Amino acid sequence: MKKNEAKGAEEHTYHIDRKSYEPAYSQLANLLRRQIADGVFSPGDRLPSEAELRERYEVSPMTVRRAINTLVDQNVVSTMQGLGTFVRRLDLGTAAFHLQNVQNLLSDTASATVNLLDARIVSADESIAERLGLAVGNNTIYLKRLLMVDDEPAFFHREYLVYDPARPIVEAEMEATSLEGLFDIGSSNILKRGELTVEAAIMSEEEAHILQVALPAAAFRLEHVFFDFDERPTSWGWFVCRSDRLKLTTNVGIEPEE
Amino acid sequence: MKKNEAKGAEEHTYHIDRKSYEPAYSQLANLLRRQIADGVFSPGDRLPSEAELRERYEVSPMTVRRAINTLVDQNVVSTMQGLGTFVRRLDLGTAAFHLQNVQNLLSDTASATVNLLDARIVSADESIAERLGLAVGNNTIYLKRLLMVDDEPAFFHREYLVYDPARPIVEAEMEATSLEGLFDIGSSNILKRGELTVEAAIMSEEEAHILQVALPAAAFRLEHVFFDFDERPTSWGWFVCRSDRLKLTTNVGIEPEE
DNA sequence: AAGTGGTCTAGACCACTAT
DNA sequence: TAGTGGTCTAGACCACTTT
Repeated sequence: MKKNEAKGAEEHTYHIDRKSYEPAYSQLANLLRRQIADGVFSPGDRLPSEAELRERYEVSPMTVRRAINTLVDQNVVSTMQGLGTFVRRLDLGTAAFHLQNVQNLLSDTASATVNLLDARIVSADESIAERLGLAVGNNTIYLKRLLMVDDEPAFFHREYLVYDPARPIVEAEMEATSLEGLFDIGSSNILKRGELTVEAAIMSEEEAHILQVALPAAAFRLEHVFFDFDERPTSWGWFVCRSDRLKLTTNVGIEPEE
Repeated sequence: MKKNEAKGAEEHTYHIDRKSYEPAYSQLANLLRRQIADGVFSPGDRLPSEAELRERYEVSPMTVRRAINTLVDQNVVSTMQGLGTFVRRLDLGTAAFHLQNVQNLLSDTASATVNLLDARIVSADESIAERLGLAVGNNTIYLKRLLMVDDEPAFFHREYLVYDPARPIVEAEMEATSLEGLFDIGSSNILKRGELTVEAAIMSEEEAHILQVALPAAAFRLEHVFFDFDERPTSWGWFVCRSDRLKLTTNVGIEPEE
């Protein structure tokens, strides 16, 4: 059985190197994860107790605990007080899709540029007023941007900003014609938090035209509302992404190395 | 200025209650996050040093460190060795969408049921063979499931499983007609990890018919490949979700409480 | 009662950054 | 040199679970 071969062959390679630059807690976490990946411990199995691990690898209690906590954070094991630490089964529910991946993807292609297509004052209609907590007819700043990757349109962005002389102006927002500015939204330091939703949508005729795709076309729609430190909505907008230019990917379960 | 009012009024409410059931490190993390939310510390500001916090709140170094690490994990602050701990600015790149939210959503509606629409042996075509690491013509188990919520179709699932007498059979997979079975995929304990991708797509005619929506319709497509502990692909499949029944939501930035 | 994980202490030493 | 975060120790005490 392949599993047992691996178990026997590599049993003596699980150790902590105190001369390494990698911290002991990290080495221990990786070591345990590798043992699980190798089948030494299977889903449902109990790991050695913290006292055993402390003795076997000659580290202090806090170091063992930190290693275990790392594995808990990675959904590799779960702990039950009074019972022990157990290897988790594969579970789709632990999956998470990180926007950072998208950002890295775009940053890697050095050819990503942002064009400001439109910027003007518009009067809030009902939906804008509702999202931004304004009265209908109040002024807002409307921005429309197009992000190009490799000279091809990838996604575009619409945004409505509160326009109120009594509030600090979000000038940095209007100058956000760089990729960094689009993601590092709060460069003005007045925004506290945001609410995000992603949905699948059919592109409108205008969207398809700007992004140069044929209808009907599917798109990701990432909507955002940002709030300032007084909890007032300050920005409402959404990204529309060509589905052929964007895939969200992630892994779940036991990865060989982190 | 509203910010300063809050700052003055609540300054004396930031303290740690040693009689509380909430651990000190957690209280300290929440306390600091609340101060940031209240504007006591703004994005870019340096937090008090760990030595100061240790003295001010009368806790040990490890307790301070754990509180700080908690905030680092929550993307609230970032640390720089030799410099200090700084409040992070709002950053879209820190956002993550968790499938757990979807699972909870479906679990809450007690009326979610899974119907097995089809289950049979099919011969692997080129794309199936490639994904499952098989030769064209090898046998696979084909499953088709429909998940209903409130007596309405919400999404459906296709899956191809390796069918090989030499491998442990994934019997649990075939019996997965419960919601739990769909998400807690590895109930047979033979699956180690999975690769997931989400994309926006246009429904096929068959998909639209099964899910009872009019064409053209947008849909989330969640594709998965699962590997066993010998790193062999074992399951390839995908979920197709009605976009009006599924939205991925998340928050980013400084939340008032965790 | 024995064994488990969970919290916390009061330091030590190190690596890094600034002046 | 002084101050910062990063790691690690060697225990203590507690809460919980099983025998």
